[in-house]
Amino acid sequence: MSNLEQIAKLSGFSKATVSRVLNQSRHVSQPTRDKILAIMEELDYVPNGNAISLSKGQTLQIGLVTEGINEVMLPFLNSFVETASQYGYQTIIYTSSGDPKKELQAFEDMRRKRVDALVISTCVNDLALLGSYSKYGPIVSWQRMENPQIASVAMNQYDGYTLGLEHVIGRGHTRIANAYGRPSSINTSGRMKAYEDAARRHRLAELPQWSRTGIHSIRQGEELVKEMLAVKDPLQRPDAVLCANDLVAAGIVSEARRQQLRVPENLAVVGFDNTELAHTLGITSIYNPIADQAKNAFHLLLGKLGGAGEPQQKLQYFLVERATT
Amino acid sequence: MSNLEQIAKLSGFSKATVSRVLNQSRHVSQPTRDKILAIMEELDYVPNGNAISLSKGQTLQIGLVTEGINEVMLPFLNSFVETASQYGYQTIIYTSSGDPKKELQAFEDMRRKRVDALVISTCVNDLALLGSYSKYGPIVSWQRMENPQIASVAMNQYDGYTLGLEHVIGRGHTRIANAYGRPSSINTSGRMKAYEDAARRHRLAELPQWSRTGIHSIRQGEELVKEMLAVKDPLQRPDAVLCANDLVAAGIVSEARRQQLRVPENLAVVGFDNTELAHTLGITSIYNPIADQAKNAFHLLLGKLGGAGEPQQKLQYFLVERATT
DNA sequence: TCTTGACATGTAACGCGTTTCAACATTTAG
DNA sequence: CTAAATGTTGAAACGCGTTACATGTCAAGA
Repeated sequence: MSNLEQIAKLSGFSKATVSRVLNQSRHVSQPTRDKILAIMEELDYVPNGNAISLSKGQTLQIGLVTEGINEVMLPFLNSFVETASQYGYQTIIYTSSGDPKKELQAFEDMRRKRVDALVISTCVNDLALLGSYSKYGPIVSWQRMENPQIASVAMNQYDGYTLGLEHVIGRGHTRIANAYGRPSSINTSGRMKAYEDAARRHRLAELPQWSRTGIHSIRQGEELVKEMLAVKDPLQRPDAVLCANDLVAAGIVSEARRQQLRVPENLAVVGFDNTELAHTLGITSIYNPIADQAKNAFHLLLGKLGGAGEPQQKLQYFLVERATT
Repeated sequence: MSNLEQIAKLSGFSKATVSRVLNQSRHVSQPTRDKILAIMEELDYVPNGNAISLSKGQTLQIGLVTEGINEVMLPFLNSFVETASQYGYQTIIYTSSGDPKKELQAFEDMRRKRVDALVISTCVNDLALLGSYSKYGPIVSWQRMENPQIASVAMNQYDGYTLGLEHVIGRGHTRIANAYGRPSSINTSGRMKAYEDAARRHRLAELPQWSRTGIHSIRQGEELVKEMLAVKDPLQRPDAVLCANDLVAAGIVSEARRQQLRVPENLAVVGFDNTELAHTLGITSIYNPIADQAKNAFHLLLGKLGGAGEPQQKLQYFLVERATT
């Protein structure tokens, strides 16, 4: 492996000049540049990325922290990786599997200068703890959070959820079940607030037993249907359900079909995120511009890293109506 | 930011000794160790990851190269990230979007010592080119490939595909369509071989027009159904289809349902990979132990990196029968 | 012709751990 | 009690670019 010093020696110039060639500095004459480039070529030289990271004090790497990658995150992940790479940044995946200690490793990696910044998708540690790491580098969260040290690109869930609620209410449904996600998240509290307000506005039946939190998987959706059917009196069952994400909706819809529960006549189902899954299964879903949020997340970080990111795009929800409502 | 030298100065010991403490070397007396640790704590010191990478000549990072992350890759990705992190390795995602130049960046990053090794999921560059990078570090491919410099953890697709073929043939289907994936891949040629052999064995009708390559998405599955239905004579249509993956199967099944084509009576559908999607939609699928392949991929790399990885697990396919056959 | 500024290039320190080799101290075996 | 073995610690070089500052050169403006 050749290194910069050898290039310098062989070319007869100093390390500084060789470095200038590498960094496209204009303060190098054309003949010098040509000669140095020729020698680099000859020796099959490439600069050592670690040395660059060490001396520049930046790694051009961004950590993406999640509990685990699922279908809903896919557009976020792909869009983030893609956008970052356009600006020369690589993405490192940190999955915690829900273990705060493993998640902490990601934070520590920023402290140790292994990543320049962090994007948090799900956070299982105390938010204050997360916030305390912001002195080591910029952090952006996909979830909305009130911690002022951590910017968020999540959208106001209140609006999106209201969209779905008004839709099913407009269809005449009155017994609405809510399958919320992570109980502690602000996303969830925004959705809860939306439901409370809508319930008040439209004088909906009270069905506290059908508001659940912590529902995010296909299986949990299936379970929910089984629970509904366990209630004998159909009037005690919900006639519509809004889901934390399309996965849950998919579970509900397919279980309902298996159990001969008619959708949407007996149970309207609204998913969230409008993933390809929702399209495939014909599930009405609230489109959440996830890929654009990922772009925003990156540009936000880039801005804090001193780069010239593009300004944030204004994003908004809309409802995609399909066969389940 | 404090550094190792400051710790050395303050503690009265040399950098070497401090380094020994960091690396758990036993050649440090307990009092010395305690004193140094105390000072580290006091100064809130953590070693700089870049400096470590530079001097050790390894980054503890592995690049995962794909065209883009999709549902089928999810178990591979999650399992790989998880396994790698157990051994202290981080995973960096490189998505090429099918652009060989972007993919090349990943290879170059290994040359530049930014990653210690590479796992290739899809490769859009010439395999010989990929092989030429193996001098810079170990490469393992998820796809089976004959290049001897690149190990593969893919399973023999011939066996898996035969499993599916025998299943539908046993159900009385004779006009079998094949929706193959990437045309140039060895996976595909293995599957093709499996079909040819099965067709010969069972004297199946010849339906060359229903063998397609390059089919991997939900939409393409939907398209395929439309094409089938465009043929007026039902006997000219296939009565069974084996799919490159569950996404394609999902597209076929949902489009067939929309078009009133009865599954499995008029069209049996077999997916591949047995993802959660197949479970949800009740699609018969061939289980491909993807998560275990990812584990094998990591252990293979770790072995080549000089670590003590676990030995490869022997893996095998089996068919999960559901409602589409 | 002299000054000023733009440009080309070099010197040396810096970013920060790791590691080899040597030196010295302390046991332990003989 | 000595020689050999074991343990503790340090000096200095190494891994590899980057960059602030200094120096030298040459052309344009005064």
